[in-house]
Amino acid sequence: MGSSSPNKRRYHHGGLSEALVQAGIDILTEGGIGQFTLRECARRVGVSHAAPKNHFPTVDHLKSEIGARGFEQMVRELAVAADAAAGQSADSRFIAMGIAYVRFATANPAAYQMMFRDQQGFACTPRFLEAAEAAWDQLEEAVAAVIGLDRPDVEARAAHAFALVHGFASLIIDGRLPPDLATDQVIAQSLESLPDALRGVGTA
Amino acid sequence: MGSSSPNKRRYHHGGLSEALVQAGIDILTEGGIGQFTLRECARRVGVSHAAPKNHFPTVDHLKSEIGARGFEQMVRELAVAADAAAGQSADSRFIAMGIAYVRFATANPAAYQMMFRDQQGFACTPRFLEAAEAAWDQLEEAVAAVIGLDRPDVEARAAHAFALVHGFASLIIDGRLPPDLATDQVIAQSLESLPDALRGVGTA
DNA sequence: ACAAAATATTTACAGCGTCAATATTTATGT
DNA sequence: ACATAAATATTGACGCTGTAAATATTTTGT
Repeated sequence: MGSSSPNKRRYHHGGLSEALVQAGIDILTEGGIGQFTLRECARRVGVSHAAPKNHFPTVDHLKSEIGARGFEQMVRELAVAADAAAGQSADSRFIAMGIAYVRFATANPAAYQMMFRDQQGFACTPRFLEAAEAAWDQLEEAVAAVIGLDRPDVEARAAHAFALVHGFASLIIDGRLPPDLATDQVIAQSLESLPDALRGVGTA
Repeated sequence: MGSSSPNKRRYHHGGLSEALVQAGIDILTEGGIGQFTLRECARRVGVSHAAPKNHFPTVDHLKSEIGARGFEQMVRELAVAADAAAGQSADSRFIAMGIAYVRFATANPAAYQMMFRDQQGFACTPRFLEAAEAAWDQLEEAVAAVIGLDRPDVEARAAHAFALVHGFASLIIDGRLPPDLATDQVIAQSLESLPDALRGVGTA
């Protein structure tokens, strides 16, 4: 023992990669995506600007890792929202998750962007892929609970629900909805019709 | 007459700003957003790297102008799609527009990104604001045609529809839907339930 | 204790957006 | 027509970025 970082006390810094991820999240939280820089992350941690190379071959790998944490936290928050609505109907629980989804995205816009854009170079970390898939699984389960467990088109219906909440999240983050719009209300109202739509009421 | 550019034949280049916009669009079409650079635009047009400054104080202003062209073309394409479905029901026309929307976005992903992201510095050109508002008006009209012209909540319903198609567009552009998913079919199916949802069937 | 592996630093490079100073062309007023 | 002002383009520089190579330092394994 005796390093700067508490848990993993090995090598020079003792957990630089984790420290870089945390510094990146801090930068994103404080200054948004425009402030995010590999060199700034290194500066915050107190290492040279080339030190990150040993842990992340490219800045996109660091971004990917930050996106992974975003997915992990989002899954946690959605689970909490679902639990909080445990007593209610499946539809209500589903709607509560949708609201929590948009709430998470708008509360952590920079992290959300790391989860969905900005890495079309696709330097996806294994952890990112796992976390993203876990989020997708959570979505599919939620959809299945609403449309019935034996439906063959869960994937397609999940994509439908995904598009709606992701659309709201993206539009709000980018400020592309009318400023006078009561966003929360609009989202809640839009989500209300979603379970029926997913079930295909009136479509056979 | 006697300049390099055909129409506006004045000053040194004779329409540099328009040429820069076109060069930018070309770069985006060919190489995507990662290749887009103010200096590369200048290079293509054959002017020095600082020449654009006289027309666009900042690279974001050029991006904004490119986004404006994106909105303008999109409005045109949606109008064409609506006309092509002129004989059908209002719902069918609306769905056709939604499909055309996603089609435009996925066919011009880089332009679409210039329309919706990447300028949170908000160096919005007047032309951008006008074009974006025209697109919004088109959306509201389409929604009004489906839910009824005298509804007070057109804006909220338009946001609902907007979120759905924008969500699909964004997810496809960023490659965030399962690769095996029959996207076109999923979108068509999701859009089918949208008119009823907008009308608030079963919600009073 | 020693060799090997892992980790950090230093230095360098090319590219970027932006700015200031300068040059050149076009437009304008008389 | 000509001088002058305005508009437009060039050159060179600055600080920033991500990345790479060479070097130094620390930790690990035996």
